[in-house]
Amino acid sequence: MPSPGSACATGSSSALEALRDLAVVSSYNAGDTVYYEQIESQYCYGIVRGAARKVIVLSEGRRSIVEFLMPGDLFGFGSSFERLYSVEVIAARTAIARYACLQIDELANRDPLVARCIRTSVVESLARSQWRAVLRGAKALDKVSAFLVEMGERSGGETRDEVVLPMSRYDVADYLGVAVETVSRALAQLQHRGVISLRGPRHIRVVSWAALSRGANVPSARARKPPPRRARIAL
Amino acid sequence: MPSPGSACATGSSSALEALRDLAVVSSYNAGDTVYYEQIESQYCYGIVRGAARKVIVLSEGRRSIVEFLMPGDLFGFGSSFERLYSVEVIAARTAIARYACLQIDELANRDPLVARCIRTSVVESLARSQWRAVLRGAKALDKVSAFLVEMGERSGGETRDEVVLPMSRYDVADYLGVAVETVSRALAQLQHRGVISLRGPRHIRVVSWAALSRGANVPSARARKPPPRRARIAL
DNA sequence: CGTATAATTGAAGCAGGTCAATGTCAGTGG
DNA sequence: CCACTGACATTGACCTGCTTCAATTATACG
Repeated sequence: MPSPGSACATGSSSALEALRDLAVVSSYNAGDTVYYEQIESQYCYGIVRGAARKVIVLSEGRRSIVEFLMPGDLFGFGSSFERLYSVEVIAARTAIARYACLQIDELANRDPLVARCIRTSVVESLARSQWRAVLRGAKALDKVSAFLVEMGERSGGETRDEVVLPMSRYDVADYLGVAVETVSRALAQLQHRGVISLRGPRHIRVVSWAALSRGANVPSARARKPPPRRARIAL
Repeated sequence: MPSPGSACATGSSSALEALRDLAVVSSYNAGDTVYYEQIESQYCYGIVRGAARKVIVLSEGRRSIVEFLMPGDLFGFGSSFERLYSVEVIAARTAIARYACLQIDELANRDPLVARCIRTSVVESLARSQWRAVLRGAKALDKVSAFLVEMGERSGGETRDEVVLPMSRYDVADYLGVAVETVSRALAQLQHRGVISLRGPRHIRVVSWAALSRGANVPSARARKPPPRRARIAL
């Protein structure tokens, strides 16, 4: 299947401009909640700048982070399950666009290009989610390695070797399904092995992407051709 | 957001009939491979009858099952990651429809209803995948409980209390990211607690769905309003 | 500058992985 | 018809890696 999406990045279509016109962009600070679980809503959203986490708190008190949302990601636009989760802003000065679902839907029905953009965004989200499913069975060190690789790809943009994590260790732990201490120890061990270098708690210098990917058991295809970069809607 | 998809089930649209006309349905036996990882392909697929597994084998030899595919599920139609996985048939007498991606894409561009059906299918797949992500941090017993609930919803159709698993314990283990022995022990314990009753290795009678769901930490919303049932394309 | 939160590190217990043995069943061939 | 084979399944015993608990240090923010 030919990689679509590139059409999304080039915002030259009049329809995509129409999409942009539908957006209401708001500013948030770290800790703000975009929406609470279970709340019915007619809106869907897209991250413009900053970062957020999609969160669920289970009956027993355990917290689980379903995904981190980065610039270009769409969310809140599907299925009844979707609203089981809360979305909370992580980074300061985060900008999030809000769309009316009905308008989006109507626009999608009118313009195949928009429909395709949404499809692409969801498919990518699915691909990421399924890839993480692969890591279910992995050891903690490999999970953390894989996480760093993912963050490098998503936030870094360029293949620079400095990865800045917008989220806390607790967030990472709840994302990977391990204890905070385990995350800490894994990072310490990676540093001890010379794979990474911690310049600060959330500022990581990757010495060897190869070693990271090896630990993450990243299949070669993914390691070589990293992302269908920013195939999501550019807002 | 209003639950779409019901439109998909009612195959009264001429466009959906056109979709059906694009399909080439083939028959498979257990163990057959629909496609191998890494193979480029211009086709996407839909399960008509039976069951399959989407599989990846990692460098270390560990095998991971990304998802089980049941009647109505679409697969193979997106993103370059998709083709990292193989799809293998589980059940005997499995029928799978094959579509040409380009034709599907063109049809989707022409008919918003078709586009929406695909979008819905992917969104549902995403919802399931993300829900499983929630189970990352759960204990083995809860994972198995959640698995049984999922299978009850997806294969059962009716809320009958007999769940027939089309897959082996090994498949379940690789799906949940635990050892085969752990799956076996969890099932034994559930039976010992009187929650289920094993009529045969793959034939489970559920005595108490409530107890199962409780163990699975299923949020009440999901427990009450189980599935946007069969919202996928009915072939 | 001081307090709350985040992060790291150590020590101990246990859930689940690993290894090994046994049981069950379907298919195959003598 | 029965022995043989190989895949699947269950159960027990042991051991490892992760969680948990606890204490200390670092970082961010008023």
